[in-house]
Amino acid sequence: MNISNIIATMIQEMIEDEGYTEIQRNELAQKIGCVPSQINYVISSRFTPEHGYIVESRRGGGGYIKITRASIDRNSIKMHIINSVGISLSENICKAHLKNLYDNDIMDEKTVKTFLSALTGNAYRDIPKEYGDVIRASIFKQMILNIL
Amino acid sequence: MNISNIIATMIQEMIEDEGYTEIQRNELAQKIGCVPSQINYVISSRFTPEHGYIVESRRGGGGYIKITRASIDRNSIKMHIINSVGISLSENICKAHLKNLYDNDIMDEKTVKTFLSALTGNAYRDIPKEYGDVIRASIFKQMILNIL
DNA sequence: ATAGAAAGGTCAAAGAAAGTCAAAGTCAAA
DNA sequence: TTTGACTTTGACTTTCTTTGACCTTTCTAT
Repeated sequence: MNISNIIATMIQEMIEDEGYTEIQRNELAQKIGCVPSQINYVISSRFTPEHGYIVESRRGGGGYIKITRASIDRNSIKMHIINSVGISLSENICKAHLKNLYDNDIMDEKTVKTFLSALTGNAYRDIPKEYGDVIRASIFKQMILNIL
Repeated sequence: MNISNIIATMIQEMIEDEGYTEIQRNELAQKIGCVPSQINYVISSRFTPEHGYIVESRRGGGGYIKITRASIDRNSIKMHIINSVGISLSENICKAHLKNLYDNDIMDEKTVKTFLSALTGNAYRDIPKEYGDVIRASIFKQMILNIL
């Protein structure tokens, strides 16, 4: 068993109670006996949106990292979509996903409009395409997770 | 919990009643057990116009700091926000805008969550900050226009 | 008018967390 | 036995907070 797995298990246990946990990165690292940045590694490798988690944090005095499990009850469709989107997502593929969701009555018209506002348009054309598609993928997944 | 958060909470509670509060800086600092200038720090980091507050003060004998929650009319605040967002928008300023909209009953909780999903999180941290903040500004404005 | 007292204001340095990144290590599969 | 994915580590960065020395404005008593 490597340290990262141990950390991940600990965090999972902490989340169990309330569906979320707030940790002090340095404190936890010290307790476990690893460098603080390993906590980041564990979070970014195991508590991603793909895994169904939302992570928020704050630096400075009284800083913290908050990890929340997104409630799964609603459907695995979400996860399915998220997993089918890779690291990059073009505007057209994105629209295709949304059309699909709409056609299958998974997403209403207003929500589609919301998604389109955030995921298409000039915003993405003003920056290099390789960044645009990457950030679109990321935002799309985040939105699916939080809103759908 | 750090001291600044505690101070901020206290001030918020004081404002709750009448929509404003008038404090004596030194007295409050003494009561809390911090240096007076920390009150200024809290005010300038958490009670800014962006957060929806107006701050007035007076020096000298009988001096005071008055903090008022501003409730401005819906449409102009929308336009004001769009106009005040330039070509670039950091995550924190963005959150402040959303909090402001929420506090003024212009945006409901679900919509705030929608905006947050699209405008914060790792999506923006995976690309260079100069692009992230630019695209955030762009998407934010688009969403305000189309959704709000 | 004026001096001193009584506020509040500013700023920069030091401190406290968390974030990033790349180099080095591990280990199993091909 | 080489490769590639995953892990471990630590130096450096960024963000937010705390503190204190010094500044400016306003009031009040003379």
